[in-house]
Amino acid sequence: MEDGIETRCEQCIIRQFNSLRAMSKDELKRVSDTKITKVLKKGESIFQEGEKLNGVFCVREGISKLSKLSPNGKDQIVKLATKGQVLGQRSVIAEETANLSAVAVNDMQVCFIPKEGILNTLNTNPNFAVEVLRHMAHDLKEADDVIVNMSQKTVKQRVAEAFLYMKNNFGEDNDGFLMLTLSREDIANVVGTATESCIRIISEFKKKKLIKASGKKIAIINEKGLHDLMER
Amino acid sequence: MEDGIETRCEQCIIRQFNSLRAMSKDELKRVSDTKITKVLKKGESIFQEGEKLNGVFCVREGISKLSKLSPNGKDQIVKLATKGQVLGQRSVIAEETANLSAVAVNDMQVCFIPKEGILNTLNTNPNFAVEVLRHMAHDLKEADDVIVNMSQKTVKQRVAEAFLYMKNNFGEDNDGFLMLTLSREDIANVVGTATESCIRIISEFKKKKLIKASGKKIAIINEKGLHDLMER
DNA sequence: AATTTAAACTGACATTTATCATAGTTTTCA
DNA sequence: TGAAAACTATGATAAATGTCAGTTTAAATT
Repeated sequence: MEDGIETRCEQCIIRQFNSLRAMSKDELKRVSDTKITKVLKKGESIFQEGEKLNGVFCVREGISKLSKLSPNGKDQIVKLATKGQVLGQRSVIAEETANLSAVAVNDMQVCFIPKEGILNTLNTNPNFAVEVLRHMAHDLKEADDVIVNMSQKTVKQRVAEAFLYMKNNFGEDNDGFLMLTLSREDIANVVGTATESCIRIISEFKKKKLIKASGKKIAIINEKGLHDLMER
Repeated sequence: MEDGIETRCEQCIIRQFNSLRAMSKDELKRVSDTKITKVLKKGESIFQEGEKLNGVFCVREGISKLSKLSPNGKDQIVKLATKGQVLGQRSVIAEETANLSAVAVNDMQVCFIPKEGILNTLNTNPNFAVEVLRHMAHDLKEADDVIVNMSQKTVKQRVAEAFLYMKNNFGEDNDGFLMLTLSREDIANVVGTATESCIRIISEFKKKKLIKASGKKIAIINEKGLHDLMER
């Protein structure tokens, strides 16, 4: 059982850094030997912005929101991380305090990997470093795209995009409902708008049969409609 | 003379990658030996989004805007790059086409560094890779911060911030005018708003004696005022 | 099950921002 | 230099979005 966890944790690292061949067996073992598994309840925080991180966190189960508090008191969700993704590597690599807070959106399991192992491998294994670099280059592209969306698209377009994003990245269950269930407030914080505005747009989408809702769960009925709306 | 240019080009690489010790003399020489210097007039493009890049560009003189066209036809300026900064490294590292377009804001000189040299050093010299990684981690943090600003601040706050950014990153001349002179349209595209809205806010700032203008040139008169406004 | 609490929703209204039209101003260049 | 083009500016108006107040619904707790 514990062995199963170990294996899955190694998988995290492998997948995230896309470096099956980049990290040697020894290095991989050394890293995953030192990890600690942690269980979090919905709403609990993994780390807070401004905090000094002693390692990275690998998501084994559940979903985490990465957000930053704006001076006006609102929380902007910058990213959602799911199984297999690593949190905090940017801060560890730059040797800076965390720029974002990580909070559990639902019940989670994460494993902790001390920074020494990561930094060590980084400095001695160029292939590993290049794989991490490639991964970060991809994140940077995504961030640039989000900047363009935030500044050039309407709230309605961004809400439509958020639902499509949720479908593509977290999937849907057998009944067609989105696997990822967020509160209206969280959706608003992803989109960068007021909760009420977000609710109004969701109501409008329901009226137009673009989506349907059953309690908190949301299903996309007309994907093409949402897509067209997103691109205007 | 040509030697002066060579030296300065090496400086670009050193500064950008912050890797004086990370790249050996040999590696550095090999990279800068292969470079080609290019002169661009204001408005000319270095590369376009979607283009495949065969190397990176190092800014020797002038300033470049990095922007992306949104589906609604507007250009969002994501970054401004000045002397010593490198363009296109994200695309080269990720081996993807360019995500942004790079256009000269004023007359420029750039030198071109073929990707082979970069990728080679990256794969063989872990210190260099880690320095590049650190640099990209920093860029990613900045991008996340821009996302929060774009979604949570008003246009007025963002215009104020843009002027402070221009002062801090490009400096001012002896008369206190910002060294970087942008058209109203470019400022609007940095801030992510309509040109008319941007002009109106600039007029308001002038009335409130936060800034003054002489033709296209702008000077910050009341920095604290702008700063307070930015943070609300 | 009843009570309490939190979340989702709706309406009215204020504010912000975009759009369109138009005029003045600067820059370009033939 | 003088005409054309591009840029800056301003008003009027429409559209988008935020805020406040209140209601309804769902969830949690005892």
